[in-house]
Amino acid sequence: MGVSEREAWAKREAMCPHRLVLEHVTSRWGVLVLDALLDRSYRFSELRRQIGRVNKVSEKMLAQTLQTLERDGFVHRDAKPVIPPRVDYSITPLGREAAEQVRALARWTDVRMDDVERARAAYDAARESTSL
Amino acid sequence: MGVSEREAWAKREAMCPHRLVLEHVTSRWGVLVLDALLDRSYRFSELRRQIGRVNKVSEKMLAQTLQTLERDGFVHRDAKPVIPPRVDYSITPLGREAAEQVRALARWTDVRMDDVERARAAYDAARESTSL
DNA sequence: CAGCATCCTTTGGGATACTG
DNA sequence: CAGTATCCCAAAGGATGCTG
Repeated sequence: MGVSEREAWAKREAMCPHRLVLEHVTSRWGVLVLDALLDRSYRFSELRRQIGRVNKVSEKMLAQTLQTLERDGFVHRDAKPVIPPRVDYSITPLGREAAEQVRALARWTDVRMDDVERARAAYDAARESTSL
Repeated sequence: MGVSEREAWAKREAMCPHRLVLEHVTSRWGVLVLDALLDRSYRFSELRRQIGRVNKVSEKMLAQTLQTLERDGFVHRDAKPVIPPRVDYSITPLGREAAEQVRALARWTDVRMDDVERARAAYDAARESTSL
């Protein structure tokens, strides 16, 4: 992660702590990790491939996301002392509560997508006519 | 907003459209705007002060957030043709559905904050002992 | 008052190379 | 395999100045 990164990140913890947790679970990769782990546990690379089927995630961001979620107590990390290394990630009971709400919100946006698209079309059309 | 900004933003619309909507409603300022408008409508500066009681938001970011949410059909903008200008922002029925879920998630993180703090303490303690 | 445009700093995040 | 460290670019976001 790097020392300067860790410092900057510690600084942000000062403000409104629960806002930060919200940002963790709704972050770009946090959403996808929680959603995947809601169904079953994954190994690191396996999880990366699973998520990558929709959105490519760099190894760095996946590691960072998993660490954040683990520290918050949403994800459990089980590193087996074998060669080659094997690490399994699973969701905790606390993480499950968060993941279910996030998934519900994600599903809602999917269901309401038509309404959103219509609203956008109306908005864009209105702007088009005034700017021309 | 600027032309280059608008282009970059249009580019991101290509991928997984509902993921983008999710990012809009869970964005740093989107959450706060929706939460505030859930209770009542606000004028621009009034909304800025209300949000600023917790987190300072720049005028630029507030305007940008409101535009995004308006375009998605979550927020209604009512600009009255008077001098000095007066613009009222309110939530739409669609926006209310989103806002309620976001607020529920925000409340959950608040309620579960103790568990998170404990998990963090345990995580940090474990790292402390191995690194020393 | 309610913005928009511009400049500038900070952060997010990808590519690459390296290690146990 | 499962990471860590480093470098670097792109995007987010704040400060300031200007306008109807």
